[in-house]
Amino acid sequence: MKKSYQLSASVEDYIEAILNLADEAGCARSKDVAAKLGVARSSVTGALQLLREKGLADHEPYGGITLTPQGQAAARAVVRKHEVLASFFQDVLGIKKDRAQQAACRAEHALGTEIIGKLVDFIDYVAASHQNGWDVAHEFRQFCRRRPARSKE
Amino acid sequence: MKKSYQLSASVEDYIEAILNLADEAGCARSKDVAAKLGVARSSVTGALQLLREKGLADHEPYGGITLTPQGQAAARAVVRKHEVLASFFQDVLGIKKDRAQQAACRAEHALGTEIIGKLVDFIDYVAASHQNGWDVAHEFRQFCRRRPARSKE
DNA sequence: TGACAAAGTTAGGGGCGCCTAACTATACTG
DNA sequence: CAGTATAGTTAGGCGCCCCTAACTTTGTCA
Repeated sequence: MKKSYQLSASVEDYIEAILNLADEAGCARSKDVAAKLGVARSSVTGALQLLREKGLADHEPYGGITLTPQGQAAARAVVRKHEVLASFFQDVLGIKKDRAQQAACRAEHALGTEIIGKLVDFIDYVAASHQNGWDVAHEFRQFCRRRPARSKE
Repeated sequence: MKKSYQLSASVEDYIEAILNLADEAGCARSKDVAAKLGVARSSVTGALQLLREKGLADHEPYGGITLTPQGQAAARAVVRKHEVLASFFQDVLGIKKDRAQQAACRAEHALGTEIIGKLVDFIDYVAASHQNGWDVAHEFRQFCRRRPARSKE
């Protein structure tokens, strides 16, 4: 029986940053987490305390930060949401890359696995349509060109 | 020059509830806002104070709640986001109505007008595809049937 | 009209998440 | 090894948003 913890957006941000840093730099340092999230170093210290209490991350004072298996799983789920959303915004809706990334960051905490799963399917469907000679994304872009856009953040 | 205030999710929830109640019942009462949002009555009092400071709503103590023109505009923007998202989740992705509504509630605060505008376009495109004899939503459902679903919240 | 119920408010408190300032531990360099 | 820069922590505080409990105002009805 696995408890599906409801993680706060903040906690999700932290574990996502830690996972990304670990992938990029091999090891996540508190300082870099602070820089990546744009928060004070002391905020990271506080968050790490919480992450340890939740069993998501380990770190001894002045040591490196490591995600527990549970923390890794949670982090990968967040990263996956982020990637799926960014891909949908960019590849299907035609949003510019950096804006798609930003929007994905904000939205990734709000959507559950059902919607994300469906979005994966949808992205795959759009990709498959491309190979069948009927490119949905392309058609949509054509469609947009024929009508005034409302876009603007 | 119109300042695009960054409203907190909480403030958006309140003005959305007030607008909905005003549309449904003709007049928004504090008690009903509390019930709709599932918060204590005193929380509504506090929120109303904030809404007045922000120029979004008026209400004299023990009186009815009314949105200012600015508040109405903000509320309608939130409602629109909600409706667009719910429609996309339900009509395009095929999510069940109540789950689509829930997800829209959670996501509506995270997405800006650019993405919402594109979603409107996309929904329209899907509808138009239907009339052209190539129903994207239907095709997608077929596509899903041919592969295992990952859905589950 | 007087009493009671319902609606609204005030007062006080708590959690979360962030900040700055000051302190401590570690690392680097001459 | 001293001395300084850097990383990390602690302490204290603030804003937001919620709560409960108690109080005030309003509405209703015999």
